[in-house]
Amino acid sequence: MLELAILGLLHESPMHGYELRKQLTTKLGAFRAAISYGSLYPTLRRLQTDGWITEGAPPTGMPASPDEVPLLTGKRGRVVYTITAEGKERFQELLTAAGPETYDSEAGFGVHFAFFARTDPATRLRILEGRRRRVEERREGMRDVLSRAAERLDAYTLELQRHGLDACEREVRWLEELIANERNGTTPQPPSADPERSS
Amino acid sequence: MLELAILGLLHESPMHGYELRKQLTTKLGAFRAAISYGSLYPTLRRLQTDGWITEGAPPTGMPASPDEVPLLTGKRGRVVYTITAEGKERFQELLTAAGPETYDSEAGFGVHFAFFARTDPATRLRILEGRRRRVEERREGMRDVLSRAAERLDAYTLELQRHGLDACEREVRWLEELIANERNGTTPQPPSADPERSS
DNA sequence: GTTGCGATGTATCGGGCCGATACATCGGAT
DNA sequence: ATCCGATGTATCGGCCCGATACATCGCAAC
Repeated sequence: MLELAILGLLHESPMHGYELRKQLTTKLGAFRAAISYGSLYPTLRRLQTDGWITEGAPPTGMPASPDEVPLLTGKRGRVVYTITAEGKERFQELLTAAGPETYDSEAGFGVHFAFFARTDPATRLRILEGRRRRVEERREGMRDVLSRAAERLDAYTLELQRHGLDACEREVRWLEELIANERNGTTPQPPSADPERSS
Repeated sequence: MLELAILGLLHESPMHGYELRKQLTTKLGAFRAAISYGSLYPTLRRLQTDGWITEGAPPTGMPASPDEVPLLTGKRGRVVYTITAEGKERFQELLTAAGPETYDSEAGFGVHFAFFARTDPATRLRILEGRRRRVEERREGMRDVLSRAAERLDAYTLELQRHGLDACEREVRWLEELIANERNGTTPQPPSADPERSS
């Protein structure tokens, strides 16, 4: 999960940990809150021993003059991570793997979705449909609770179920739209074809 | 988190692990997916060593005849957990504690909210407002991403942000309503003055 | 110039929770 | 009697988090 996200970001450009965390937080902020260093650094280490990434800038110049380091990416103490060729392969592999863990957790789905632009259409469709199925299951569960046990529960629990149900219905509709677009060959294209777009 | 949820459920009636899990899943299903046994049983053990719960039925009869056990709650092999007096105190303590971890995670908030009926009004308000602040922060972050970097991101990432933003705005509105109700002294009252109770 | 200090940045540690897995028991079908 | 799936308890390895500890840098006060 974190592995996929990190490889995806380093695929775009080399980065040090702090910057990585910042980008992760904004790019994936829609589904998960923030990435902790307590998971980031160990994962970076693991990726390194697995050979998917390396410390240090890529072979793009980099004269290695210890006191003439670039201002933004190589200061003393900073560790810049760069993806390797194997890492890029691994990234593609993870992108298309997309097992059940992809649909189950918000975070897993969010990460995969964030890299949809680099995922092949068949996999995109598979993930969207898998996700839809899970959310539909959750939705049905809540509907049952609301219809069958409405009188046993206190008003707060009831309201919680109602809110959750609403969120699920909304997500299903969102997914339906995305799936329809995928089937049309229309990529995502949300900004246009939208009735209201005042400013 | 799990501790609070378990104590809350056992506060209503003694249960064995399987049943506990089922109830947890339905009651908290709105915010978190399901509880794993891999976290349930260790937590039960911990609660036991801490003295908040005990194995075995409460002192309600229970003649301890080994082959005349009740049908639904004491079969051989089953372990029924019962909350202790100290456990009830602990439950109240956790209910009112409600630190930042309550607002930050979906799960944490969901659990606390699920027991709002047994939470005092001041704490309810504090939790709702804390949660609102967090969601607003997330919302602002996504707004920034959408307005400032709209052209740098691919359509999928953009769509993800848009969906996340929408969800945040919705949750804030929901929280506003709940807060207003709390301030009015109106409890939750979502079913809109439901005076009838037909079956 | 050196001393103090907040911001930047790297790293670890303990613990909670999860998914997978392994058993033990029960009830019913053959 | 015996097999087998449903019920139910329990553990293990691993991911991820929050808290915490350090180093270093820029800068301001003296």
